[in-house]
Formats: sequence, C-alpha cells, structure tokens
Amino acid sequence: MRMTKKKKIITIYDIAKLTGVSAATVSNAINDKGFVSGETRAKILKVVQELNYSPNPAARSLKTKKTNHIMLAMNHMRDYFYFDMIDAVHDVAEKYGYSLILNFTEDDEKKELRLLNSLNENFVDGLILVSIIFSEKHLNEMTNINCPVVFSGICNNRLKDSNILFDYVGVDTQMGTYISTKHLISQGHTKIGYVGLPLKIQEWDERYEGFCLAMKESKLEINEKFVILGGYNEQFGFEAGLSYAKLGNLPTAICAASDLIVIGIYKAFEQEGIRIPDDICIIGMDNIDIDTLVKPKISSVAIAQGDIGRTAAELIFKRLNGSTGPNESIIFQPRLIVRESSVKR
Amino acid sequence: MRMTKKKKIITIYDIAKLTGVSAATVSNAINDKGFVSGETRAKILKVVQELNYSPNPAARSLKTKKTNHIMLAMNHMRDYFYFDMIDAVHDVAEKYGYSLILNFTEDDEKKELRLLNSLNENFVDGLILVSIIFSEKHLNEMTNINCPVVFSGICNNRLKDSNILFDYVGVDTQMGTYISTKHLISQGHTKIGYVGLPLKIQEWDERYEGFCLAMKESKLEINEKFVILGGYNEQFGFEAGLSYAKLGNLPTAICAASDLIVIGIYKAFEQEGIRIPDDICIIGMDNIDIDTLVKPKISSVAIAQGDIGRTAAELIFKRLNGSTGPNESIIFQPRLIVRESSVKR
DNA sequence: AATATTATATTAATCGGTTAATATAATAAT
DNA sequence: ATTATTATATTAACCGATTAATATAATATT
Repeated sequence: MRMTKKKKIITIYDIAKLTGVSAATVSNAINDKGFVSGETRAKILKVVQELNYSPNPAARSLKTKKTNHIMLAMNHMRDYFYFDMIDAVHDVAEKYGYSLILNFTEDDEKKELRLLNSLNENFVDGLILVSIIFSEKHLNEMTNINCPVVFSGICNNRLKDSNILFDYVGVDTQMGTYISTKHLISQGHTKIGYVGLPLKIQEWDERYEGFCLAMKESKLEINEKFVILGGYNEQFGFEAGLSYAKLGNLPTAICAASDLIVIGIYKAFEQEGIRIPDDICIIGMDNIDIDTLVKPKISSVAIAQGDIGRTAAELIFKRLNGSTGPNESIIFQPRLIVRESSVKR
Repeated sequence: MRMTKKKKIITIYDIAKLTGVSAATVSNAINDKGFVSGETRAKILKVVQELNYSPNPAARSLKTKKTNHIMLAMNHMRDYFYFDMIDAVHDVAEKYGYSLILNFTEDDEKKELRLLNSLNENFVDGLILVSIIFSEKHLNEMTNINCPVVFSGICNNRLKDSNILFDYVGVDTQMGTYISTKHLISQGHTKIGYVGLPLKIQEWDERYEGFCLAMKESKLEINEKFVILGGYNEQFGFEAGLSYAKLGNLPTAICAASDLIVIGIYKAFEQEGIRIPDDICIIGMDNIDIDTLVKPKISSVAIAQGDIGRTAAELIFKRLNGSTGPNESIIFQPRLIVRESSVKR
C-alpha cells in the first residue's frame, strides 16, 4: 500500500478534550492506575475505542524507559535447530505484551560484540543471545549493559562451571554426545569416529569432550584419523563423509555433533556407495524434523529447543519484573532417540 | 545477566556540556546535517565515541515519527516455506539500518486484522504481511493505516486482476500448478489427482485453478474423487494419502499444492505399500530443502521465497523514501524442478 | 567603510506520553 | 460544626532527542 496523505494522529490530548478530562486522567484510565472513578473511566475508554486510539509507543517509551521489545539474536536462520526456539520466544513475548526483534549475527563475533555494545541505548528491554562460541570478549562488552541478557545455545560449560557470570539457559551437549556415544558402544562398536565443531576455546569443546568421556569410560581408544573437527553444517558433514570414504579403513560407527552433519554424511556416503547402517552406523544430535523424513531415519539426541527458548524468555521477564537473585544457569538434559541409522538391521 | 544498579544514561546534553557546544549542534554533527564546522564535528564525534553514546531511540522516534522498525508478519514459523523470506527481509532491513520485528499470526484472521488495525499508532514504519487468505476484511482494516504495507505470499490473484488496491509481491502460483500438471501430462498421465488448499474465497483457489487449466487445455477430465481439498501441511497430506489408498482405483499421478503435502503423502503411501514413482508419480510445490533429502527426491516448483522477501522489503523502503507511484504488483514466475518423484524410472 | 552574504552555533518550541505534586470535592471522624 | 481522611482530578515538570527560527561572527561585495 502506498503512503497516502498523512492522517491526523490522535493524541491523548484529543481524547482528553473529547471526554472533558485532563490528559493525566486519560493516561491513568488507559493504564489501569487507580484514582479514576468508574464513570470517568468508562467514558474515556468508550472514546478511546471509538477513535481506535492507542498511545504513541515512542512517547510512552521515552518516559517509562521501556520499549516493550525484546531481541532474539542468533547466528543464522537456516539452521533447523532454531525454529522451535524462535517460536517459543515469540509466544512468551506475546504473552507479556512484548514484540520480538530478530537479529542474525551470522556467526560473526564482531556483530555479536557490536550488538552487546549497543545495548546501553534503551534499544530493547532484554536480549537473548544464542551463540555457538562464547568468550571473555563477550563479557567485556557487557560492562555497560543496562538490560537483562540471557545467553543460550551451545555455550561452553566451562564458563558456567567456575563462575556464573550471567544468566544462561542451555542444554548439556556434553551429555548429549556422551549418551549417543554410549549408545553406539552398547551396540558393540569399538571403532567409533567423531565429526563436530572445532575446539575454538582453549582447545576444548563440550560435545567432543562428551564423546571422549564415553570412549574413555569404556576403555576404548580414539583413533585420531576418525576424528574430524571443523564445523556443524551439512556442507561440512559432506566433506567429512568424503574424507572417511577416502580413508579406506572405516570406523564402524560415527558420532556426529549435529543432524545436519549427518545429512551431509548421508549424501557423501550415498555418492561413495557406503551403506547406512549396514556398513557404518551413525547418530547425530538436535532431533530436527528431517530426521524422520530420510532413510534410514536418523538416530539423534533431542535437545528441547522450544523449552530452552521458553525458559530463556521467561527468565528475561522475571528479571524485568525485578528479580535480582543470583544469576541462573538452567541446563536441560538431552534425550536419546534411537531410530534406524544407528542400529544394524 | 541480572539487572545491576541503573547506570547513568548519557544524553545529548552530556555530550553538549563536555564539548562546550549546544545540544542542537551535537544533534547536527551526529546526523550529518550541514551547518557544523569540521573542527567542531570532530570534537563532538570524539567525545561521542569515547562515551559510547548513541541517541535514545524513543526520543528520536517521538520527534521524527520514525521507529526504524519494520514488521514481517506471517502465519507461522514452522513452514519451511518462510525461512529464506525471513532471511532476505532481515538482510534488507539491516541494509537500511532498520530492525526486524517478527510476528506470527498463526493462520488466525482475527490476529491479522488486529495487526492491521494497530498500525495507526506509529508502531512500525512498514509492514510485510504474508497471508494465505486475503479478503476484503483486510482492506477494510487498512483504512486508518499510515505506514506502507506490502502484501505477499499466496494471495488471491483475483484481487490483483481487477483492481490493484495495495502493493503486492508474490508468485504466480496458478502458473505453478499449471506447469507441474503440464509436466505430469507430458509424461503421458491422464488420470491425475490434486491435493491442495480449500477454495475459501468465492469457491476459488489459484493453485487448483492452475491444475484445472492444464487439464482442460489437454482435454483431460478431472475425476472428482481424485481431488482432495482442505489444507497444505504434512498432516493434511498424510490424510490425503490415506484417502487415496482407500480409494482402490488410484490416479497415476498427483499434483500437490505444496511439498509438505507430498511429504505427508510419502508417509501414508509408505505405510500403505504404494510405491513412488513406480505406482504413482507425484509433484509438489515450494522447493523446500527436504525435497532432495528424501527418496525419491521430490519434483517441485520453485518459488523464489528469498526474492519475494527481498523485493517486498525493498518496496517498503522505496515507499518510505517517498515513492508515491501507483501500487505495484510484482509477480515472480515459478520454475519447474524435475527430480525423481514425478518420473517413472 | 558600509552592507550583504555565508557559515556556524544557539535558543526555544515541540513530539506525546507519564507521573509526582497539588488541588478540590466528598465523605468520615471527632 | 470543625477537622481529618479519602477519592478523584488537574497542573506542570519531565523524558531526550530534533528542528525551525534566530543570533552571531566571519567573509564577500559594492
């Protein structure tokens, strides 16, 4: 629709004039503050409704210092991982009468830092930052933040372990790869490979750690040739799959850090004539929709993205409502879902 | 992060005081208006940077009547259809220095109408409304809108045909089912079924129309038993698949209005032992990621969701930049993508 | 040298609400 | 009947920017 000539904007003063009261009384009536008689209130609300008036958000915001916006920032849209999360955060925001601003940082740490840096300007009332990598740089940028921030996603548990410096809602992904690896081991596998994220922070990664732990516990050796670190998306999975094929000597099972990696490996293995699960068993993580649509169906570890989003959002509003308790760290436990890709038929 | 004690908020007056100029000059310097000497400007910007100052958006918004927000409203998150669109709109918004507010109307016409109704309150600077159904009720609610609105999605072309009442960016979905049906016909099929949306508006639906047109052109009869109307999601596709199975007498090919429907039919047919494409050929629409991940790969009609989002967003900004030309109606043409599900091997 | 023009900066009004302080009227308490 | 209390409404300041109108100083023009 093209812009038509500017309409006269109805202000609180128009309502006041029409009802014969002061602007302050109109404000009180609208915001359900006391001090307004039932009669007056009814008269005001009637006119408000008739004129379809609603207060200018900017003016209100300027005085109250609340924007009624929260922001959900995440690296990128195209990870099926996030859909439920967006949905859940949106629902909670709506419940509290807030709007949801979506922001994609595209795995760009600079963008994330700039975002944190800009939050001192009454831009949003709260932020949920989903980041794959989380470093001390993030903390440094948070010194001048004056709105609640909840971190989420695939943070590094190490940060939570020693010193809870921020609210955090996430999932124990180390447990995720731990149980998926254990599942493979329980099937009798001993030559198990791993494909996952690089060890960015201090040469360490939760998911890889979970894999190592499970192997160690079962006294199994990790063959370095079977470990491929570097990413989490389909493309990386495809490349990893090809590397395996070139290897000649295959592991009998693979623990992957994400289902997208598995999808990539599927494609590579199909191309190379390697059969799943006949030649090699495989299990992923995230429990995305696609898992049940491909053949064989992908075994996975469910991490309740919706719950994470909901909980993170609720935490924001808890803080906005004045909760000043110590920082919380809410860690959901992952759940093993055995389908077809990890079980020999 | 929990709220710490409120920080002193830096205002334009603080900057003014520190640099020894007036607030007006600071404002001019920040906004790159003329009338400020290079020397003064540099001095101001230096302090601005040092204090990490940025203008209060509410105050600015109140005066300028611009929020720097645009809204993308769509029925629901969980249609793969929309991902590229969200991404594209976000990118364009970012390019113009705008934030993206996401809103889900959940196929609820009331929510859509309430949304249109609320847009007279300087809430956002522009709206892209993606709606499956578009009725005159929508138009009625738009009388008091004072920001540009672009409709998109699967609107009814009829509205555009007679009288362009709003900016519209979409895809010719009638052409979509027309070419997919033609494709099936060119393979020699004569008994062709259709699964798609109900005929909500005036007993008429674009996609179904495209199917009918192609059949008519080839002088093929439409068997009413093979036409199943009622929805567009996976669940509906599953039910449609089961109905076909019960029918006994199957069509040799099916034109589906969405790929999600195809996914549903896949599941039903797998359960019922009907093979694709051996027993029945099938083609969908939307070209979602999953198409190439399932077996057989789903033939589809690509509708450039990213292009639609980008174009719709650019149109919003064109209007915001003062374009007052007649309403535009930009219709992308769909593209046939033949994979495995529609071709006998 | 007097005046016009230009460049630069300031003043003060304004945007449209909210809210603390204050006034007024109505009722209750003494 | 006077005062205290309560309920209701108003006044006016304020939030933090932008901007039109205005002032001032510096330079150009005659």
